[in-house]
Formats: sequence, C-alpha cells, structure tokens
Amino acid sequence: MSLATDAADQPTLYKRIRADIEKRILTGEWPPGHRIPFEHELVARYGCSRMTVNKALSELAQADLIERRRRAGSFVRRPQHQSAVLKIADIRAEITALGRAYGYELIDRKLRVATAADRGRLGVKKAGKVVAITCRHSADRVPFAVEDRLIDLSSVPNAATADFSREPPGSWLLHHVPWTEAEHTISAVVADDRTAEALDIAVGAPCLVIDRYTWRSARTITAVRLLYPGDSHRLVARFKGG
Amino acid sequence: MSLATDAADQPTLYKRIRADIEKRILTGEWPPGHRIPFEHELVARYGCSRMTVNKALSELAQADLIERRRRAGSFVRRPQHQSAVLKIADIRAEITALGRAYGYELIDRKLRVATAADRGRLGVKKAGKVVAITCRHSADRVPFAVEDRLIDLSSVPNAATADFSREPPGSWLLHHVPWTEAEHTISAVVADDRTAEALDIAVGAPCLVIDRYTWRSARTITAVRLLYPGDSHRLVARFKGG
DNA sequence: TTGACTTATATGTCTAGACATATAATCGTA
DNA sequence: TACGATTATATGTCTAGACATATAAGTCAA
Repeated sequence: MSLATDAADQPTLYKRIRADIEKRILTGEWPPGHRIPFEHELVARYGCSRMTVNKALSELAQADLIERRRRAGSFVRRPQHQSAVLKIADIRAEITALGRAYGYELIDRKLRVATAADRGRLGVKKAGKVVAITCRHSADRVPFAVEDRLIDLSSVPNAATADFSREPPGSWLLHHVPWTEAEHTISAVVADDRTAEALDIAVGAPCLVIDRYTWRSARTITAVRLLYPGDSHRLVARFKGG
Repeated sequence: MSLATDAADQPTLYKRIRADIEKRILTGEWPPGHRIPFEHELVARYGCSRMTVNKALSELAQADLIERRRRAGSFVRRPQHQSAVLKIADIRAEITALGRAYGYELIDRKLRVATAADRGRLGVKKAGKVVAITCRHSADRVPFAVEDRLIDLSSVPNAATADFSREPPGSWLLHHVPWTEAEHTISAVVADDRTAEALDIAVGAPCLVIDRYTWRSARTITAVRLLYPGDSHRLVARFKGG
C-alpha cells in the first residue's frame, strides 16, 4: 500500500527489504507473475535471519502485492485493476462506533419457498426455502438505512427460528455463520414510495445502495440490499499512496 | 476484514488469537479506545511465545483495526466510520480494463485565482491560482462519467500549461505528480440540468458521486468530483473473509 | 505550578534454530 | 504413455531468548 521511501527514513531491515521489493514491483521492474527471490536468497543478500525476510514478504502478501505458494516461491500479483474494497462489519457496529444510539426495527419477515426472483437474487437453482427480511436501522432515532435481505435456509437452517425482532439479521449472521467470500456493489437510485417512507425522505430523493452477497465456499448464504439516504450518508475512505 | 470462524477451520494459533480479538472488536465487546490485553497477558492466556501474539497483533494493526503505542499498549481503533477503501487508478485505465473504447472530451478549462469556494474545496487558506476543469469520459461512445476538477497550481505549477484537451487531467496528474494520501467519499445525488445533459440522462435521475481529494504530504494537489449515472455504473468489490 | 530529568515498561525488531505442510518434480510401474 | 508413489523444497508457524526505542509516569528542582 505504501511506497518505498529512502532507507534513511526506514531504519529497520525488514521495512527496507519490503520497500525494495515494493519499489521493483511498482516500477514494473518485476512485472506480474515474476518470481521474487526465495527467502533463503534474500537472507543471503541482506545477511539477516529468515524470520526477517519472512516478515517483509508476509506483509507484501497481506497487502496483495505478492502471492506466496509453498514449494514454488513468491510471485508478483496482477494489480486489481479497479480494486474497490469495502469492509462493513455490520450496521449496528458502525453506528455504535460513531458514538450514536443504535435503533433497530423489524418491518417484515417472511418464510417462503424461493420464488424465481429470490432464486435469481441468490444465484441458486433449486427452489429451497428462504427467509425474507425487511428492517430499518436508525442512529439517534433518525432513520439510517433500510435493509432488504434474503437468507438461504438450505445454507443457514438456523435462520428459520432465529428471532430477528430484536437482533438485526446482519449481526445474527455475523455471529452464527462464517463466510468465505463476499461481494459489494455500490450504486445510486432514487427513493420510491416505500423507501421514502421508511427513510423519512422525499420520494425521488437520492439513495446510496449497497448490494452485498455472501458465500461460504461457493454456497450462497445471503443477499442483502441496503439503502441509505444519499445526501446524508457517505462512504469515506482514506488511504496512502505513492 | 475477515470474520472470526471456528477454531477448527483455523488450526494455527496466531490466527486464532487474531480472530478472537477481531471478533470482540467487531461485535462491539471491545469498543473503540478499549485497551487490548498486553502482549505478555495474551502470552499467558494462550500459553505461547511473545512472537506469536506479536504476529497476531501486528496483522490487526496493519489492517487498521487496532493501534499500537509503545509503553501504552494496543487500542481498538475507531473504525473509519465505515471503512471503505476504493482504489481507482484513473478512469481511462478503468474503462480500458473493461475492454471498452475510451473516449474523452474537455468541456471547460479555466485558470483563475482561487475563489472562496475553491479554497474551501481544496482546504487551503491562501488565495493562489487554480485550474478548474470540467470534462467527460465515455465508454463505447456512451457517457460514462463527468468530472469536475480543481488543481492547486501552487502545488502543481506545471498544470497551468498542460494540454488537457487530449489527455484527461487524472491521467496527467497520475503521471506527473506523486501523491502520498487520498480520500474518497461516495454518495448519491440526483442529476441537475447540467449533469443530466452531460451524461445524457433525465433530470432527477440518480447519480453516484465520488469525491476524491489528493494530497502530497499535507499539501493539497487536487479535488475532483466524479458523477456516474447511478443506474448503469456500479462499484464492485469482491473479497475474501474467514 | 511548571519544567527538566529519570525510570519503568510495552512495543519494535531481530536471531538461530525447530518442525509442519503443501506441492513441484522425480522416479517407478502398469 | 499415463498414473501413482516418493522426495525435495519453499513457505508456514513457532520458540525462547535478546537488545532497541518510544513514552507514560514518576521525581525533583526552580
């Protein structure tokens, strides 16, 4: 994530090793797919112990700059062409973290055999059962977001009996179901009647939309659409570059 | 980033330690500002060496979940009230990467002494000169985004003479000016007359907005607002958890 | 009360080993 | 040739130490 700077600014060895490699990757000297020197080679080059180069390489791997493969070595990764990453734990945590009072309201909960629309949304073919939930999150008693969620009961049978009248489904899932993969799509819409009412905004007002799909090893867990008032809510990201 | 999963899925100790702490943070059990047990306490609790807990804590620090302070301890960070990270190199690269034909049109370019509004937007106090640019990006001849940009000439004097009629300012800056920090804010608005015309959409149609500020070590370089048609454009992020 | 100095302590980095584990490469066999 | 078993090897994790360093907290003097 960060760029290589002068060695003078980075007295520690592992940072220098990391910066050296990072620089070669970012300048294109080592293109995607290029094999980085083995740990034992770097150990020899820098005259340090293996743990030191291992720390440097581990951090580069954590930053997705390189990929490490046992027995094969470490390789420069293809840059995520538009890597948009959005990490949301859950809304309750988000609001609480902002120091505001969290409020939750279950608007609707239905247990049904998946309709064609449900199946399309979840990306499944078989017509199993699903739970459909509509609820509202608020911060300091002001509507913060409305949530429209579908949970695949064949993946999460427990969800059929969970009490979503008090605990938001996102938090419940977070505590009960581990996930392996997720996808977020951010877009914008204008509020329809139902949304406008739930968010207490005007019909036609802009809304920020986050669609999230969550899988557990190729098995769909849940699909959720979150609608935020577009003028008040913002997704902010701050990051370092070179 | 990742969620806590069963210990069975995470055989290694440092990952379990990391997951345990992560879970407590994400569930709010350990709120922002809370002091995490000292390394030596975790060493005692898990019965392992200090390097093992150090690795767990280092990764949490790298992921910005905690902050480590010498002599004081490790503390839960206030989550970037919604930690959204969005890295976009530039629109031209984005469109090209999608395999679509990139088109660019300069709509307006003005060189002026910064107005009060300009200064507010750039976050500077002195009334230096700025370049204000409005342009349009298209993909396969369909409007993709309109860009409204301000460049601080006291930070980037070269921008005064750069030819933005052919090269988009984002690409030009990327190649000519190194940056150290950036901030993105994503929101939603409805199209006004000018935007509707530029994007060839209806007035009142939803638009996704990305505001980006770029700095070079505390010095503002540029402020840009990108407007995308909200129904067609989407920011997609896919990531792994667990 | 303020400022300068000292001290205690938690983290930061590093070492020289160890064993585990996934897997590329090799070899042997059908 | 194709496939299965074996081996070599690079990474993954871990230990029990070490010294460095930033800094919170305490001490003492002006």
